[in-house]
Amino acid sequence: MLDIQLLRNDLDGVAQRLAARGYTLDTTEFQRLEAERKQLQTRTQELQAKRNASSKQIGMAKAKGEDVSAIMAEVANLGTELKSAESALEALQAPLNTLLMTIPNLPHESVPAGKSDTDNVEVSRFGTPRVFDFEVKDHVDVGETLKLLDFATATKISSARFSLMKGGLARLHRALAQFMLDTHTTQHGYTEVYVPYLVNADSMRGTGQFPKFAEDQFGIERDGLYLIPTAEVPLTNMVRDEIVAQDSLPLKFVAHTPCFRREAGSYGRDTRGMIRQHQFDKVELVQLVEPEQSYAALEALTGHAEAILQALGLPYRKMALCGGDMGFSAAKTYDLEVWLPAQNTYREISSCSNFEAFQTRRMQARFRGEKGKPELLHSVNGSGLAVGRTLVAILENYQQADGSVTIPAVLWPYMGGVQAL
RNA sequence: GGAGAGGUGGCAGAGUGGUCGAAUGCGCCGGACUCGAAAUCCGGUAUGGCGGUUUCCGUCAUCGUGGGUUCAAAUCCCACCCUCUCCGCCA
Repeated sequence: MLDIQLLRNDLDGVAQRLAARGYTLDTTEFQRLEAERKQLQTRTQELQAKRNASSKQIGMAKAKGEDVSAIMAEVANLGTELKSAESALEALQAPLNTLLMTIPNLPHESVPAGKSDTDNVEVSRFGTPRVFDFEVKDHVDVGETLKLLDFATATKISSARFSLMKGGLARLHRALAQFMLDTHTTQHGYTEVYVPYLVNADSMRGTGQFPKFAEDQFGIERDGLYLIPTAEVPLTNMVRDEIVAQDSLPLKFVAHTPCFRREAGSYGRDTRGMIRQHQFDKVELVQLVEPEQSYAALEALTGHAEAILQALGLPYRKMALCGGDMGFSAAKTYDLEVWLPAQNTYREISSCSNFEAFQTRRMQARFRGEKGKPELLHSVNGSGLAVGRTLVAILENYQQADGSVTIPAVLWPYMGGVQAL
């Protein structure tokens, strides 16, 4: 959510910056709603003040045993007038709020211009894609040949876009998550957190999934709970409605969770394999920092995700997303894209973003600084990494001519010494 | 799932219709005393919105959440949520 003051004071400037990410702000509608709101709110509050004063008088008069019928008569009509003013204000505030909640974040000045992923800018590159002297298989063929990956059974048990892993592959999947968690907690200073996988609507609103992306979420209607699409939701909402002490900052949390997404609107995309699933595991990094620190934190956090790819020896590139390709809540995003030989291309494996105060304003997540007044925190997060896609990358990049897959050395301790599948 | 108790400021805790955004204590901030500190004393100390003559003033809202009754609700009524205790069940 943007600062409504900013919209009031510099509407055209905001509209211009939003245009950079391909969003057209209806300034006329906003101004109309705002003008009406101001008029209605002033009117309502005047009536409330009048009522409060009269009620107070009645109270004082009664205490002294005086006759109150004169004042009572005076306030008699106030009630209906006030009620209609209040309901009119409420009726107006709903669309204004919805509008406000559905306006995306302003892109940072360093964000490249552009409309789609083809306009993203490569920032850096690590590793060299391996040259194969045999025909590479994709991860589905690698895994199914080894009899360790079974989509047919997953579909029977559940439905499409679910997967089932067995034996060494299931263990490798677990090993990857363990390795990531250990690295972030021991090397990068994150606190490991175990979180609920079902969260309430307030939490979904806090991080920006609601109201705009409600149809992308799995929900349990009768309980009003929703499956998390990422651990970002529970981790960031830890500070919702909190005022944290400045000396506790920065807060750095890491969690390994399953993530659930409907993938609405992605019909036909990545239907084969584990790339796009309704359920996948992810290790998520979240930082809550002072505003001046958030861009440094974004750089650091992206580096923490890169460290995993480097340790696993997976070639990747770091992309600065252009305005048109960024997510709704982000002010700036780096995507890390891992090399997938079977697709002969780089695919997203981590997305690291600075949200500035966009999420924390919705959540009222603040800290008390030198000014004495509570100030909004900035939130930064990123995948460190998507476990399923990391597994895909290992199966494809480390496949051998005989159909086996060698395992990167850093994972051996987590594999009980097993060095190949 | 059954029975009971309860949700009030940073924390503890009073308040059962009227100058109550809310006593008191703790904590925190400032000051006095002191060579300094402790103790003591004095003062201050919620958040959000709106308006303005914008280091301040005015006003509105907020006592778990949402409705209702009333001129007036922390207080009364209804629904829901949550916490605690006991019983049952359970990984």
